[in-house]
Amino acid sequence: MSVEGCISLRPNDMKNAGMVTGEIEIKAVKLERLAKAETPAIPVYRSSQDELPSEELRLQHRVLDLRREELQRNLQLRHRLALECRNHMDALGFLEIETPILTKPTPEGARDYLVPSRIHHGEFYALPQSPQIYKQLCMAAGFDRYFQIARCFRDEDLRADRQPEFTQIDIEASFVTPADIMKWVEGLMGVLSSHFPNVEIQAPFDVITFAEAMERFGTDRPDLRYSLEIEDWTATLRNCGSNILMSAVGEGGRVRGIVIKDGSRLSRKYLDQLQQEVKEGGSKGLLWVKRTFEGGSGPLSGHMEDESYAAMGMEPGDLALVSAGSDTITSTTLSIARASVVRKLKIRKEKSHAWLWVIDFPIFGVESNGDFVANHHPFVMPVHQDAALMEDEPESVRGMAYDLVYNGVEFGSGSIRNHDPSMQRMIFKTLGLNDEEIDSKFGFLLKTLSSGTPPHGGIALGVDRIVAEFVNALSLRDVIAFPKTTAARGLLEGCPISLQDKDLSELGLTRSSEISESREME
RNA sequence: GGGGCUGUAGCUCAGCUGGUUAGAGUGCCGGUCUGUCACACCGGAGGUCGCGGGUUCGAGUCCCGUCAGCCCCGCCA
Repeated sequence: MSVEGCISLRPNDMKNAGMVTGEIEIKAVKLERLAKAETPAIPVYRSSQDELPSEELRLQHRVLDLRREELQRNLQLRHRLALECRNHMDALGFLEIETPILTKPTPEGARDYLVPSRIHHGEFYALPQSPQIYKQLCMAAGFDRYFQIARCFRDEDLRADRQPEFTQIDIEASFVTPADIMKWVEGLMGVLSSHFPNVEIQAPFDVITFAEAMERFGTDRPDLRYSLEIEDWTATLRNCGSNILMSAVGEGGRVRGIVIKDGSRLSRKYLDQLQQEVKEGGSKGLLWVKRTFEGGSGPLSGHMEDESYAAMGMEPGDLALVSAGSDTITSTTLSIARASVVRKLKIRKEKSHAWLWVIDFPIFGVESNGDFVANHHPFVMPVHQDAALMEDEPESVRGMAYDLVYNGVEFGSGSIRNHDPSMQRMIFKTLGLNDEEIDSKFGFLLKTLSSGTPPHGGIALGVDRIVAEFVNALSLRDVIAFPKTTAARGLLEGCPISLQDKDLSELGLTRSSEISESREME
C-alpha cells in the first residue's frame, strides 16, 4: 500500500507501548494499492506462541518465510559481517581475489560437484571444494596477502551444520608463522563479533594441542565453556576385577572416565539412554558407578573400593562415567557422554564464550586398511622436528595446523603450507599416489612450487557456521537466504531436475538405462 | 548406503486395542459492530488422512513398498 497523510500523535489512552509505531498514526488522505497479494500459503505475521510451519513448507515458500523478522535480522547481520570482514582485511593490506568456480576435479577429499563440458565431450570441470590451491598459486604469483569470501561446494551427505554449497572467509599470506595468522584472525573475530550483542571475545585465545584436546576432552573441538575433563584411571582400575576393564587393558587399552559432581541425581533411565547415545556414536558402551554413603550402585559398584573412589576423586553423591579400550574408542565415547551430561544436568558454564586454538594436528590419519589419508588436506607443512619421521612413521608427523573453535563449534581450519616441492611430493606419495598420478593431478601445483614460492600459510573460516552460532540459529538454513534440504534439493525453485535427451546429447552425455524415462523432464 | 522421527482442512495439531457422518484452534469466505492494535460476536465453505499395494466384513489406524522433510551413523582432505 501507499499511504499519504499527516503523522499525528495517538490519543493518550490509545497509545500502544508494545508497538514500535504505537505512539503515532497516519491521518490518511490518499490510499493506493500497489500490488495485490493472495492469502499466503504460510503465515508471515504470526503471534509469538504460534508454531512455525513445517520446515518443508517454509523452504517451498521461502520468499514468504524470509519476510519473517528473525530471518531478516539474520541476513542483515550476515551482510554486516561480510562487509566488516572486507573492510578489516583491506585495512590489513589483504587483496580480495576471485578464483575460478569451474575448476579441476581433485582426487582427494570430498566428492566434487561435476560440470560436463559442451566443447570437450567426455571432459568435466569440478566446482571448487575450496579455493585452496588457487590461493597458494596467488602466493607464488606475488600477492602476499590474499583473502576472499568464497563459495565452496562439496557433494557429500548433509547435516544440520552442513550445506552442499557454503561460504568461507579464505585467507592466505606469505612469509607468515601460525602466530601471525592467529593474531589476524583474533582481530578479525573481534571486529565481526562486535556486531552481535550476545557474543564476547577476549584475545589472545587459549591454545591447546590436538593431543591434549583428545586426552582431556576426547575431541578435537572441545567446548571449553565447561570444565568437565577426562581422566586416566588405568592404574586405579586395571586390577579392580571387572572383566570388561581388565580385558580392555590386557589388549593395550586404557581406562578413562569423567567424574560428575553430584551426578547421582541422574536417573537410571537417563544412563540407559546415554548408553544408547554413545553406541549410536560408534562406541561399544559406557560403564558407570555412583558413590553413595552406603557404598555404590551401578555396573562397576561391585568392583569399587574406598581407595579407588578416593583415587578417582569421588565423594558420595558423585557419578563416574567409565570407558575402556583404545584411545579412539574411549575418546569418542567420553566426548559424547560429556556433551550429553552437560545438556542434561544444565551444568553451569565456567564462561559463556570459549575461544580456542587447537594446534599440532597429525597430518595423516590411518584408515582401517592401513592406508594413510590427509587429516585436513595434503598441503600442510610438517612441524620442523617431525619432518624426519615422514618416511618411517608418517602417522606421528604433526602438521603446522591450527583450528579455530568457539564453544565446541569448528569455525575454521588453517595451516602453513608446503612450499618445498619435494616435501609436497613425499606427502602425496604417503597418501598412496604414484609419480604419474601426482604429475597429472597436481603437476601444475608442483611446477609452481618449483618456480620459487615464498613460504606461506592461511586459514579458511566458515561464514555460515559463524553467523549461525553468533545469532544462535539451530540450523545453517536459518542464515542462508536460499538453502538446500538435507537431500540437497532446492524446494523453492525445484532443483535438481532431469533433462531432456537433446540437452544431454549436446553435452556428450547419454542416459543410463537404469534411469527410467519417466524421470525425463517433459 | 544404514538407522530414527514425522507426513490428517490453507497453517499448527488431536484422532485410543481397526468400527457409523474424521475433529479443535487459527486462517479463509459472508455478515454484525466500528478507536482498533491476537478486536469481539453470528454464520459458512474447506479433507486423495503423502503416494502405491496388501491383510480384513471394514484401514487415518495393521503389514509391505515408495516419496518428501528433519535428526543421526557412514561420508564430509
